[in-house]
Amino acid sequence: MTIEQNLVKKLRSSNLRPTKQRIEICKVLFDRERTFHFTISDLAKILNLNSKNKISLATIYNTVEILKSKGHLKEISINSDKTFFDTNISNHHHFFNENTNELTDFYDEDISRIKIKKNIPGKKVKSIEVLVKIANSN
Amino acid sequence: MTIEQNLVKKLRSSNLRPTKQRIEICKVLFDRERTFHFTISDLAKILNLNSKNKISLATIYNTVEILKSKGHLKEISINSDKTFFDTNISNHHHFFNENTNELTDFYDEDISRIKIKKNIPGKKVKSIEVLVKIANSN
DNA sequence: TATTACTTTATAACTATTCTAAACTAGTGT
DNA sequence: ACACTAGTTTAGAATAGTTATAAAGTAATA
Ligand SMILES: [Mn+2]
Ligand SMILES: [Mn+2]
Ligand SMILES: [Zn+2]
Ligand SMILES: [Zn+2]
Repeated sequence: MTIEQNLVKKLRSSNLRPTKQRIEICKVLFDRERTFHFTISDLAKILNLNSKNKISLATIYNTVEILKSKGHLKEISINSDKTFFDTNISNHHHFFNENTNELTDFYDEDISRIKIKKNIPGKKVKSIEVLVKIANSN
Repeated sequence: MTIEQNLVKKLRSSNLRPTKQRIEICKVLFDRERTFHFTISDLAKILNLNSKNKISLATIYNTVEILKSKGHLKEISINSDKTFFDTNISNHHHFFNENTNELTDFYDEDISRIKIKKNIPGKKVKSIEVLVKIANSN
């Protein structure tokens, strides 16, 4: 099955019509080896380079929002200026490079087991995520 | 020493003139038992209730920003809509209540020791913070 | 092909935040 | 007390990210 067929399947399975704009966007998001962390402006920049016929900013916002709502993207808040999105929708941890503003994933196997000792009666834990801020050593 | 004298000292030690606006704001921020987590609109609301002579929104933004730059406040990103600030400037962890949007602190003693096993050559770790999202059990 | 629901788009609206520049005030020296 | 200066406050304008609107276009379905 081609990449494109896969993306069409992904869209259809979420009741989204596989329009050419959505396929373009999904190629950028999901046709890659590693997790992709991006802001809307990152994504718009990439799309406007690669694609011949430009996709409107409104569509980019719409599509990212709908992909998030269907569970294909996750929103990450690191920084108050711009929202990050993540193609890795699992519960996981991040390095944030303060020099480059880049996010990198790491997983439970890369960190000691986390156990919260504090009691929170009447509440349930939805997620536990670690943010490690890093910077160049030099 | 009165609360007010303390705040004046705090401001002066950061080369900030203890104006009546700043003292009003600092009372709200620092004259309390526990850590205060707030957004600018939270703070503005509180100030406009308590204070007879209103403080302009520009001054509230200015003051929070300058207190942050002097190391008396810390900025926290949880949510892309609004920036949170924290009177607890130490490296620490948070519960975020998804029902109420409230932040609560917890500390190293409330969590198992965190050890990052992943190598990040050429980088130094600036902070390691855990965010636990919680919600009502019901 | 006709019908309908969904999608894209340009653009307006909205909201949090920052900037501007004029009026005001606190500190300092006389 | 008065004058001077640097720092502060303020209203309002500007900016930037994001969301809403509504008209034109397109995909699915019969
Ligand atoms: Mn900020
Ligand atoms: Mn959002
Ligand atoms: Zn990630
Ligand atoms: Zn805190």
